[in-house]
Amino acid sequence: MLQGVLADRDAWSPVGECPIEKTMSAVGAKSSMLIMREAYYGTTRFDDFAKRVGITKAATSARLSELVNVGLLTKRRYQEPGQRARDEYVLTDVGVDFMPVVFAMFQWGREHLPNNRKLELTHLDCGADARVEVLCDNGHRVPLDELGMKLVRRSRAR
Amino acid sequence: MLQGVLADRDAWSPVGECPIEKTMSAVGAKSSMLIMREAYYGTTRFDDFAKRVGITKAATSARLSELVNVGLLTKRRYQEPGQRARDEYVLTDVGVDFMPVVFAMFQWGREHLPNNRKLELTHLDCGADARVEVLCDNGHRVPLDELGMKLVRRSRAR
DNA sequence: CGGGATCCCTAGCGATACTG
DNA sequence: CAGTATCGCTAGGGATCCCG
Repeated sequence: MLQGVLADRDAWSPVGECPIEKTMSAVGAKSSMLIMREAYYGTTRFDDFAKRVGITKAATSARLSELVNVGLLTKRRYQEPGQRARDEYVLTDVGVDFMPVVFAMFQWGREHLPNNRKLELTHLDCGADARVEVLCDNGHRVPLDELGMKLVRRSRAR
Repeated sequence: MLQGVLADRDAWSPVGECPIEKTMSAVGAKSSMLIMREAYYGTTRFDDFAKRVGITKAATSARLSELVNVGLLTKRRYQEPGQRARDEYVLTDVGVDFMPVVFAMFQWGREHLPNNRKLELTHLDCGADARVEVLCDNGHRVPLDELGMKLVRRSRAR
């Protein structure tokens, strides 16, 4: 299983070229993941992040700055009538693209770690339960033992 | 987007009941993710993990023990003819279930972080490119802005 | 409300040396 | 080859206080 790509793996391991390693270095802090969870729930304000994630404001500040730098969130100035201007942190497209990471963790943890409360992902349009899977261009659900990797030559735009 | 579940969120945040937080606590170290990457490539031996992940043997030992405790890997004794018995670390079903986490990170990092080399996931059976997505029980690909959560009463077996 | 500054503790990790 | 033991560094993060 997956043995066929062993030769290619040496092309980027262990010298820091691996996207997984870079992702973990950039946003791999536990509180970063939890801040992103809150962002998906609609949280945008500094103190709300701090309270709901359960970390100090110092940590919140540090993590939010990192997430803005990496591009998952963006800082936006807003002004409520009669109030002074404040900052809020809103999801970017890059941040939305990060959802599979957070929800795959959510799904695995819910399934395989001891917990009492249960939450399910749902497709809001049709109401059915949903989960993270690997899908190929021909529309097949890819069992994880049929998954391979290949090197391609150059960067491709989205 | 996703605002409808705000009330439910307070049911498990921030008191450590969140599956994402538990997952990060259990296997959230960067080298744990890289060890899992190697496991998916077929690596099973101690020194191979250490070399290919690029960490010391002390760190390798600590991470492997954690991964075995959590159940992602299992320790197996083997014996090559003419050699003495050795240990190897092999993927469990729980470990295979963790693949979406690692590959979602792989996918996001490859897409959104600066890098030169490119790798693609492929469906080995049909050869088509593959990616991590959210899928509902009715077979719809769920756009991430149509994703919701709901609380369910009790644990369900797989 | 939205932070920044300071102090301190802990976990992840590298380096090195030693064991069977 | 497959580890264990020790040391020291650094980043994540809590606690507390202060500021506009």
